[in-house]
This record gives sequence, structure tokens and C-alpha cells, in this order.
Amino acid sequence: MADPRKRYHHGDLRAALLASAESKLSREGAHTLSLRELAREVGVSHGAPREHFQNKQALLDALAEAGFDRLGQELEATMAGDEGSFTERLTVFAQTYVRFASRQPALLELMFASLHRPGADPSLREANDRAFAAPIALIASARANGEIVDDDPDRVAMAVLATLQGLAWLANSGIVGDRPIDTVVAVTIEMLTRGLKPTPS
Amino acid sequence: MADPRKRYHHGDLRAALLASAESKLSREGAHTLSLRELAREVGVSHGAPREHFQNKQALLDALAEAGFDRLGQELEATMAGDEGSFTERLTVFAQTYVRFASRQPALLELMFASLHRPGADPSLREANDRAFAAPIALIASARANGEIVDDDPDRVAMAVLATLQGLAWLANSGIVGDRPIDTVVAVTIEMLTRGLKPTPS
DNA sequence: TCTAGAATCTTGTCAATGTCTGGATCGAGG
DNA sequence: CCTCGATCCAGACATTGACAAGATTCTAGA
Repeated sequence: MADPRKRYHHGDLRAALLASAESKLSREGAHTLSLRELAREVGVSHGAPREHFQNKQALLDALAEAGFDRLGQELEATMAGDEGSFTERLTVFAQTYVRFASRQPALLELMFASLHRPGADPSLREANDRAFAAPIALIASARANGEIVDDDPDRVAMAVLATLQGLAWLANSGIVGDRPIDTVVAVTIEMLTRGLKPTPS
Repeated sequence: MADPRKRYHHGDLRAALLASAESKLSREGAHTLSLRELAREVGVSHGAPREHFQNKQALLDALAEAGFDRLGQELEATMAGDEGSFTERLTVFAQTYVRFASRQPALLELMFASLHRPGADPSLREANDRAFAAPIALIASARANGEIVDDDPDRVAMAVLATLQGLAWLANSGIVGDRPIDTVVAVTIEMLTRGLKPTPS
């Protein structure tokens, strides 16, 4: 009974399955993930996972939600405090996000796939909102301060979001090559904010 | 024998499979695509597709390559000619691309999934290069003319590419809401190029 | 402490799928 | 006409996700 894999009751099968799934997810794609294989690796029968995840999709959703939680934690950690200009803080946000994206490409893909799937679990959208609370607050305050053009309320956020998502995609596409990704991110954000600033004219 | 589905030799099974696959792809995701189901729909036995596609992945690759070809054609069509400023022409490019992306989200996803898969068919990368020949030429000429900052050769292209990909993602994520996507694209590109122009000091 | 009842896990089963194999059928060139 | 390659069929196999019924363990209440 020292080895939980031998006991009839695993003890923490749900967490073990998620851990094993995430490990495999980071090594291979999401489509190679098999419930039965996960069960084997954890040392449990093929029917056991059903007690914790009704579906395969339910497991993937749980994986995605955990991903949003961790992303949110990292964003909160690096964006804590008020120091720095808007551009600097936005760069920190972008770099944190892109680092997360390039560290766990498959997870990020799974996260948004689950999020955008029709009929997705509402808790996923909530997790997404929680994760991006800090950067959204940053943009809102910058708009309030007049640091960026006061256009359509969401237009700026959307442009930033689009650029950011594009950078994350770029980091995973191999196009960046051997360039330091942080530099690419910083340059792009700098260019973007230059366009966001009110024209001095 | 009037009905090709009744003849022993289908006549154009490869094309029929691709057409059926693309139809299903646009209606549902890529993960619900089944070789056997495609074979049934075309009226052929489950082993027949193997004569034209060694793998399921091979079929998906062919689908992706066809997607790149069509995207390239659309880009070439809308970007033909030399009229307009750099910003205008870039906007046309972005709008064409994003329209394609929102018209066929699943296809675009499949295209890049196939492209970035390790050990992908080199012909896919070639198809990708062909598709983006026009916009790449546009950026190159703009750089040569001094219309945009002459920084790291590829840095500008990467920033544009990232933003564009982000816009495409945005269009498919439902975040845009009921805003006209073309307007969002135009505004973002305008903001970006404002940051790309040489600073008037 | 004893004992229902819930929670958890096992085993068996089913339909569906991707892939492989051997054989049948068709079509074009000699 | 006949052969040979291209094309398609029919059968088989392992794997997978899902479901159901039963075994085992845990827990809460008497």
C-alpha cells in the first residue's frame, strides 16, 4: 500500500490522470491522447477514468481549465506592481504570454480549442476571464489615463489581443528561427504602441 | 454507369474524396473526419481511399495544400496591380486573408496544423510560400522604397504576419462580436503602419 | 462497533476507426 | 485477344471511447 498504484482505490486518480495527460500533451499532440493509455500509465483499469471524467472531452476541458489557471498565475506574478510605462508593462505581459505559449504550445492550442468549442463549459470562459484580468485592467487604465488613443473602447484591446495571439502563433511556428523571442515581442509591442499613442502633431 | 458511384472504377475517387472531406470539414471540425465515412459518402468501400491516400494524414495534407493554393489565388486576385499606398494595399491583403479565415476556419486551422507538424511534407511549405508570395513582395518593396522603417529585414514582416494571424484568430474566436470584421482589420492595420512609418522626428 | 449506502475500481462488451492483406475487376497498350 | 498495372473490394486485426453490471473499499450514522 506504499505504492498507490497497487491499492484498489488509487487515492487521487483524477489528479494522476490529469498529470499524466499533461505530460503526454507536452510531448506529443492532443490528438494522440488516449484515455486507455492514460489509465494504463497510472496503473488502473480502462474503465476507471470514467468515474472522474464523463468524457474524453471532459478531461481535455479540465486540462484546459488548469492551463488557464496557471497562465493567470504567471501573468499576475510578472505584472504585479505599478512600475513602468504602459509600453513597458504591456511588453512584460506579452513576453510572459508568449513564453507560456512557446513552453506549452499544445496546451495553449487545447485551451483555445476547448474555449471556442460550441457548447463549451461556461467554467472555461470564466477561467479565461480570470486569467486575463491583469492585462485587461492594464489596458483599461491606460485608456483612462489617455496614454493610448481613446477610440472604440474595445478596439484597442482587440488590436493588442490580435497582435499578441499572432506573436504566440509566431513563436510556435518556427518562423522566428533563432531570434530571441523576447526581442521580437518587445519590438512588435513597441511598434504597436507607437501607433497607439495619440499623434503628437 | 451514368452514376459514377455504381461503376467499379469510380473514375475520380481522389477528387471526390477531397471534395467530400472539405465539405465535411467546413461543417464540422477536422477531428470528426473519418476515412470510412468519406468512403461511404462517395459510395466506395472502406479500403478504396488507401489507393489514393496512404494515410489519413496524407488526405489531410492534400486538403491543406489545396487550401493554400486557393488562398494564394484569392490573394493574388485582390492584390493584383500596383495602385494604392502601402497601407491601403496591406489592408487589402489583410482583409482578404481574414475573410478567407472566417469563411473556412477549420480549413485554415488544418492548413497550419499540417504545415507545422514535424516531418511535414515539403510540398506543404512550398504551397505556403507560393500562397504568400504577393504580400511578401509587397512588404519587400515597401521596405526598399523607405515607406516603412528599415530595421531587421524580417522583423517587419514578422510583426505584420503576427498581427495578421492574430486578426484571423480573432475573427474565428467570436470576440469580434457583431463588429464588421473588415473595419476591425482596417483599423488595426492602420494603427500598425502608423507605428511602422519612419518617425517624422 | 456494526452496517447500509455511496464512491471507486474492475471486467466484459459493443460499435467505430485506421491500417494491412489478398483477391477481384477494370482498362489500356502490345 | 491478352497481359499487366491501376483501381477497388472484402475480410481481418488492434485500438479506442463509451457503456453496463458487479466487486471492492470507504464513510457516515445507529
